Formats: sequence, C-alpha cells, structure tokens
Amino acid sequence: MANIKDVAKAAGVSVSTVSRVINDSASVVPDKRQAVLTAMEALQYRPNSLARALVNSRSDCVGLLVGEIDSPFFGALMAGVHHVVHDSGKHVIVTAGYHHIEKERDSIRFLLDRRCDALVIHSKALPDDELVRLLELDIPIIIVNRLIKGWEHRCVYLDNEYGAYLATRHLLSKGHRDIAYIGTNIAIEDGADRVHGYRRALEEFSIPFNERKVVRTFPDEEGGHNAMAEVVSRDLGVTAVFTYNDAMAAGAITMLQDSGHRVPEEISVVGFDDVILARLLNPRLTTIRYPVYEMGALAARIVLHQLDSKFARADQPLRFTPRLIERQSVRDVAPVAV
Amino acid sequence: MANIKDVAKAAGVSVSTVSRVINDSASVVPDKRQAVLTAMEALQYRPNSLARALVNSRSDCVGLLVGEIDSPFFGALMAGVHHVVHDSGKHVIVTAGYHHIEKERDSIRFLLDRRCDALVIHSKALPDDELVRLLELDIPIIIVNRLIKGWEHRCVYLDNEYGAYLATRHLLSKGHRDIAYIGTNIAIEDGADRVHGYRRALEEFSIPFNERKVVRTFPDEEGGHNAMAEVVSRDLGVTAVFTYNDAMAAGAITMLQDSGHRVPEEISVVGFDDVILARLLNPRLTTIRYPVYEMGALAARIVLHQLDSKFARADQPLRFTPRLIERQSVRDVAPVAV
DNA sequence: ATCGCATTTGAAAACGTTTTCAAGATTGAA
DNA sequence: TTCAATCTTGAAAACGTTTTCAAATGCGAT
Repeated sequence: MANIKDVAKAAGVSVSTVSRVINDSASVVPDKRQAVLTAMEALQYRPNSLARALVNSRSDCVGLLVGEIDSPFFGALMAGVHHVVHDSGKHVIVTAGYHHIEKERDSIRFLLDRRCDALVIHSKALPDDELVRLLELDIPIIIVNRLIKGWEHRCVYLDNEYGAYLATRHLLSKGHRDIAYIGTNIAIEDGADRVHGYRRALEEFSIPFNERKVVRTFPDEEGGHNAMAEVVSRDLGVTAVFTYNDAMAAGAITMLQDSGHRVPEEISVVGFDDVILARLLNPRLTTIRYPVYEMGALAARIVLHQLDSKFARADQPLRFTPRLIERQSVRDVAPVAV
Repeated sequence: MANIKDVAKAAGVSVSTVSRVINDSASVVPDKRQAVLTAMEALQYRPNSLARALVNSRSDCVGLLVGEIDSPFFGALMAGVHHVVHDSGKHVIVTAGYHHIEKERDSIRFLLDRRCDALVIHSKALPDDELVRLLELDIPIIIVNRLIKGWEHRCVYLDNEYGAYLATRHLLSKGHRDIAYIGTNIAIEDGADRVHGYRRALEEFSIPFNERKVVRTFPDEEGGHNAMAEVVSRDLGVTAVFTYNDAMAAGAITMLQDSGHRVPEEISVVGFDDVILARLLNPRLTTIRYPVYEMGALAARIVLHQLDSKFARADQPLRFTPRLIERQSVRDVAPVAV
C-alpha cells in the first residue's frame, strides 16, 4: 500500500505538503495541490489511521462494551450509540463481556489499549470499585444501565424500581391479587431494584409479600420457561406473572400455552424491556418500555461532548423513566381504581 | 499514560529490554526482567497497540461489515465471527452498512484505513465489480451471504434457491396448491434465487406460476404485514404463504390474526432464516434454517487461516445447505407424496 | 532595482513501539 | 590464564503520520 512518501515523490513535493492537502491544514498553491490530489488518486492512497492516531493521540473511535453481541436489547443499545457516533464522523468499536468478569475486564483493556477516545460501558459483572477506577481515568466514560453511588453524573440509567412498580401496579389495578415474579438469578442491582418495585406495589395494595411467589433463573427464554413451570407446580393460585425481561416472558408464555393454559384468560403476563419481540408474541406482550436505544444515544452524545465541546451538549437528566406499554397479555379481572 | 520509555527509566534498563520482556522475544536476565515487571505494574503500563500495530503491520483485528447492528440475523452473524476471532486472541471491529451503497463503501474504507488484518463482508448494495476489486487486494477477505461468479472460494454462502424450493415443496406436500410468495423488494441476488426455488417446486407439481401471487415489499415485519394485507385483498384463494424471512412471516401472521384469520387453520405460513423469533411466535413458525452463526464462524476461520496458517484450516465447502424446520404454522390439508 | 512582508515550502522532530546490529559481559574448555 | 563461543544488552532505525520552525519564494511599494 502506498504511503505518504510515495505520494510526495509522485507529486514532486514534500510529505509536509501532502499532509497539508490531506487535512487542509494550511494553504498550498493550486497547482501543487492538484498534483498531490492526482498522485493520491493514481496511487489509490489512503492515510494510515494508526499512524495518524499515534501522532494526534486521537483515534476517532468510541469503545462500547455490551453484554452480548446478539440480543435485541444490546442490539438497540449498540444501534443508539452507533447512530450518534457515526453522525459525528467517528466510529465505534464494540466488544462483548458476556456478563463474565474476566471477559469484561479484557474487553475494557482492549478498548483502552486501542486508545479509544471515549468509552460507553455496560457492565454487570465488574465490581463498583473497578468501574470507579476507570471513571477516574481522564478519558470520557459513561456507564450505561447501572448506577454507581457518587458517580451519578457518569451513569445513564433507568429507574428500575419504578418500572417494576408500574408493572405490578398495573396488574393489581386490573384486579390481580396473586402475582408471581420471575426474576434473574444473577446478583445485580437492577434485579434487586425490580424486586423492590414489585414489593412496593404489593404493599400499596396491602398484599403481603410471599417469597414463594418469586423464582429466579437465568434471564433468558429458557429460564423463563423453567421458572414458569416452577411457579405452576407450586400451585399458589397465581393469576398473573411479572417477569424480569421480555425473553423470560416469552418463555413463560410458551410454557403456559404448551401445558394448556391460556394467556391471558387464565394467567396474565407482564414483561420488561419492550424489545421488538414483545409486539410479535401472541398475545402481544404488555410490558415496561426500556428506552435503551435512547439511552445509548445519550451516553454517546455525552462522551462526544466531553471529548470535544463542538458536539451538542446533553442537558437531559441521566435517569430515564420507564413507561407501561399496554398490549394484550393482561386480563382485566375486576377493575379497581389505582 | 505511561509509555515504554517511562518503564525503561523506572526499571533502569533500555527500552529494548522492556520490549523484550513484554513480548518475551529474547532472553533477559532474571533480575532485570523482574525490575521491568515491577516497573510496569507500578506505572500501570499498557503497551500502545496503535504504535505496536504500526511497526508490526499487524493490528490483530478482523473487520466485519454487517447490514444492521441490531437484528437477530446479523446478531447471529456477528456472534459467529466474534466467537472464533476471540478464541484466536484477536479482535473484531464491526461496522454497519444498512444496505446502503455509500455507507457500505465508507465502512469498508474505515476498516481498511484502520489496517484490519482481514475482512468479513456482508454487502447487499455494492456491485460485484467493486467487491472483486476488494478481493484482489492482498488481504484475506471473505464475502458472506453472496456468491460472486469466479470467486466461489472467497464466498461463504447459502443455497437460497434450494431453501425456497424446500419451503414451497413442503407446503405442496401438505396439500397446498395456492401458495403466495412474499418477497423482498430490494434487488439482490438471494431475492431472485428464492423466487426461482419457489417456481421450481411449483413446476414440479405442475402448478402454473402466477405473478399475482407474489408481492414484494421491504423485508421487515411491517413489509410482511402490508404484503399479507395485499395478498388477502387480492382474494386469490391462497391457503399458504411463504415469506422471504421470518420477520416478514411474523408481520404476515400478525396481520392475519388481527383480521380474524386463523393460522395455520385457514392460512399456513413458512418463513426463512430461523431466527430466535421463529420459536417464539404463536403458532411457532415452520421455517428454513439459515445457519448464519456457523457461516460467520466459518468465514472467520478462513480469514484467520489465510492470515496465519497456525489457525485451524477450513476444509468444509463454502456453500451451506438450508434445512426445513417443521413447527406449527403449516396445516396438513391433504397429504400427498413428495 | 530594492526592501519588507506575507505566503508557501521542506527538513526534522515527534508519537510509542519493535527489531537489527554490534558491543560488552559471561561462561567453559584448554 | 587465555580464547572462543554464547548470552545479554542498548543505540538507532524503522513504521506512517503531523507539526514546528526556519528558509525560500513571491509580491507590492518605494
């Protein structure tokens, strides 16, 4: 591959001059400029971005750590980040941590080694103090989907407690009184928050919390399926289920339908996230909207701004509020005022 | 951030020595090695991968171009590539082209500028000759999901014609005689191939091809929904539909159910791709399995091999064969021998 | 013609690595 | 003790850029 020297030689000028026309960082007389341009064209010259990044100490890359590369949830997160980063002429490097501490660590190391200008991080496995150590680095970093105490201004997160509260309250307002919660078995803050929201709604309706009505499994479709089977087998007279995410809801619905239960006639289901799947299930899933695309976009906007204030500043709060999306998976048992 | 000189100074050795212990590329006496190690630790030193890539002309990165960053199909493709590339200690840089010629071009340029060691490309928009020009570069490149004549050994692709044939034949063998095809309106080879497969199966059963039974829209859920509405409105006595992909099938099913038609009792549906969604729909979708994860993994294995023969060689053929996955969206009208 | 000033140019240093090369230190055998 | 052979080491060049700085050129006014 041709380099800048080849171009300089071909155009009969110095490398400095070539550099100047590439970046037009200074004026060059028209005929030399033209000579350089044609030489670049002829040699199919493309500047080596590594060399450029080395001297500029700017790679024009934003690093992004997600949980998995293939999942509607992270797909939306990636899309949000990609969108705004590309709009600013920069690029994204994505890595996945698979909710595994070592992989998350490696991924972040990789992004840092690559000299990304900024980072957007979704981490479930890394402990707070390790993330704080990152935040203390002097590179723009935003943590997505997690709140670290004392670092609220660097975290773009959702009010999980309120989301779970909304979902549960919705079920209660539709007359349900025996509501199971299918949660995640990975020890992570949003899991705990959602249990709190569930309990708070229950309390508001003076319904005692029953530990037997919550079962925790791996937060995917299969986990939801198994958990639902467990709930059914416990025979607690449950008329509704609230799940940690839509994938689990899908698994739960499948399990119910396969075992001859009708949804929502016999058992109502509310999910969480509102991934695309939710609209496609039958019955269409009533769920809590998690604006993950918007959150990714906001995170990206913030790091870009920190990097270079010529990018639009984000004045929005970093805390997002979930919303109930009513579809068809909840039956109205006996309406009650909220 | 500390650089190699700082480490050298701290350890009281030359940069060459530090480099040697980093890569252990030559022997260093134990006490100096230790001194270097502790200095690196103390300074939290991390080699600058850009500088390293510059001198080695090896970035240890594989570039990947996909259609969209958020879609189950490309999610699986990315996951396949990521998996094998990570296993070899290298990394992936993903870009998305959104099926748009300019964006695809830009993305590839970016990956090349970044000096990726190898590329895996999924392109729908770029013309053959432009891709050929890429393949002629002396860097390992594999094209996924597209067959370029004369370059079969560089293309990992699916037998689309056969997939469509399989789907249509399945419907025919279940007694369906009036089968609509909901196709893609983007002019791309696999679209045409699938129409051919559909026609071939029809011919085999001596059923005349009826242009009115095929409608083409944008290949997503909404497109499927609209296309299905169109098919219904044409009132052609259709008892089954085969769609270009699962998302369209989902849209079609939603449309049918919303307008009071039962699936599969009134109308049977067969999709294409077998993305995760297919298992979750109700009824579960009978579809054609597109082994995209495996194809991504194979493409990655090949470029890695070309890069450095120490990675396992791929002896498999580059052409994948689709398979029918029977689930519940097809009704048996009147069995007929295949 | 000459002077001064502004514009355009190229040489060289810098970015942070790896690697080559030659020199210095160490070892073992005679 | 000496010599050769082997190990270990550091200086310097290289990778492909950008940028600083000083020199060269061009221009208008005198």
